[in-house]
Amino acid sequence: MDWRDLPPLAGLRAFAAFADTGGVAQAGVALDVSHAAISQQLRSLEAHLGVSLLDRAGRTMHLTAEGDALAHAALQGFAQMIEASRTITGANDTRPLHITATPTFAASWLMPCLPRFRAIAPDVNILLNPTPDTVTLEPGGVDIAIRYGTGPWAGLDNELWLESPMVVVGAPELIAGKQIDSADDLRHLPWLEEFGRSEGSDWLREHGVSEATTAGFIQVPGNLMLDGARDGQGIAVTVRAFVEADLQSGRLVLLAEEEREGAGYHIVTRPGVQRPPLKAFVRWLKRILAEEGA
Amino acid sequence: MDWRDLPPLAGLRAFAAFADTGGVAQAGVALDVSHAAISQQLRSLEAHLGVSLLDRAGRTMHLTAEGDALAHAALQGFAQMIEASRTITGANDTRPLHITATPTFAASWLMPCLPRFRAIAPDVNILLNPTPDTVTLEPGGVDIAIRYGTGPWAGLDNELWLESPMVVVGAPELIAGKQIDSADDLRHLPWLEEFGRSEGSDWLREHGVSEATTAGFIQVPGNLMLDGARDGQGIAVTVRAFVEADLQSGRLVLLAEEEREGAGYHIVTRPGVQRPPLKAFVRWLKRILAEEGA
DNA sequence: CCTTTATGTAAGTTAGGCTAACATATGGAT
DNA sequence: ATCCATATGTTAGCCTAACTTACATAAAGG
Repeated sequence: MDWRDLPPLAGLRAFAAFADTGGVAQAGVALDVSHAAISQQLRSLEAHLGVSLLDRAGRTMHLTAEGDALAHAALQGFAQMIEASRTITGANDTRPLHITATPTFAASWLMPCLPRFRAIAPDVNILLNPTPDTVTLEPGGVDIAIRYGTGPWAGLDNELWLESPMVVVGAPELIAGKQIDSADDLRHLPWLEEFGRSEGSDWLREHGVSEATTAGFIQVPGNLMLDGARDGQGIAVTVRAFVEADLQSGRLVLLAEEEREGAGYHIVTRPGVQRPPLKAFVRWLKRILAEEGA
Repeated sequence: MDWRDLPPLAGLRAFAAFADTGGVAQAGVALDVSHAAISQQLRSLEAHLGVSLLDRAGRTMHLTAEGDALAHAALQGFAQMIEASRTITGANDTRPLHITATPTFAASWLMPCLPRFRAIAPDVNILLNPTPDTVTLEPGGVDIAIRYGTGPWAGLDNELWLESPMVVVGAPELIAGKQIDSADDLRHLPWLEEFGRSEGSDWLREHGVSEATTAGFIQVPGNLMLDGARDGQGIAVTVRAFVEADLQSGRLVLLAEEEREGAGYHIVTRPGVQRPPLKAFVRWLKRILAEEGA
């Protein structure tokens, strides 16, 4: 593209505004500048191009044939740019805030806490997508994912939000009378695992125990896994933060803990400045955590 | 059109140049600014829009999905403006200079004098259109008309070039022995008139003589009318400037003269700045007249 | 003929856009 | 692992493009 043939853009904009509105003063209003600025820009543009764009016979100016041709092109061009800007900024984007997280997190923490967010942001509609899948974040799609891991994720921004190790827990009555010294001692017990996830079987494998030799895996929806663990239906691997109260009350027993640098729940978003509902939600996530830590 | 949604144009241009060229430094070369200017404009545009347009992972930057959408719109918009500018400025317009005048003027004055213009402007091609019609002037069509009259003509610029009255003339031998006191005395004589024009019949009508009662009208091509008048083949109405020498030498006799304010040959052009070959021709017309007046 | 409206002009102000100089990070070659 | 080339980023300062203000000019309506 030969940019040298592009006229001065301030002049083109003034000219297009004049063509759009029909008058020098009205163009000034449209662009929020004085009519004198418009007048000067029009003269300057004509001088630059060496072409008469305007017919100045009479009190009001009109476009010449060349002026009409240029105005048409400029107006179309600017309209395209305005529309594209509106689309990418989501200036009129009223889509619900699209949040994704694992079902366990959604059930254990997010759903119970959402009313507190809605109390401060009643106009924000939310689309909560509990899924064990690692969902990609795309414009017009998912706005934010709350993911467990160590990050980072390619092409995304992430910020450690809730640092918490993974733990292996079981109900006291499930392990009563049993000597638990190693992972191998746990393979005779039933295991609960979130449907679609593999933290439990991953942990066993990492500790030398084949899934095939355990007493059995019961895969359940995320919202039922911790309730099942509390009821003594099986051993579970989960984020310590969700069972901290259970551990302290003795309702669950800590069997193992995996501490890794940076492991925890991350706020994962696409790069760049965020539309207002997303900004509000991220601010709330951070604040609510600070309040609960106090 | 809501101009408030149009991003800063310098930023949009830098961004479009980046998208077009693939790099910050190349965009600087394309716009003839430093890479630093591009970098700053890109940052500023993203801040203004509150959207990430660029993926900065790695050494070279790439467009995000939103950036690609905006770049597409911006590039199309600027391309339209560039193309329209090229069209109206005739930036690559090598059309011959299109001149129109009556055949009488063309034959009597313009053709004999053109070599003097070509001597000073050898690169200018000329399209000379001798026509008795009043031709409209349009972009891409006729550049200049040399017209007799008092002007002005609607929607056109005109400048009085050669002020000269209309005169009625005849050869001495044509009117020898005849008493010429009024127009009526001329109706027994033959009349020469330029094909497609009506100065002769107009003049007679204006002086109460019906065309039907004259001895006859001979319509000839413009280049032959004055030669015919000199040969005594008929009475002619013409611009005095063309027969001044004949009148002084006695080859033609002045029978009547119509003096009107501003009557003469006018340089008639379309409004606005003129492309260079036209400018050169207009300057030459004025200069040659000044030289001949001296 | 007077008043209103639309655009034009000139002088002065200001901030946007740029340059220059240097910094930082990435990636390839050794 | 280190060095060098390449690509982009940042900061301070300069300058002129773009604007404002104030007034001028011309056209058109009453």
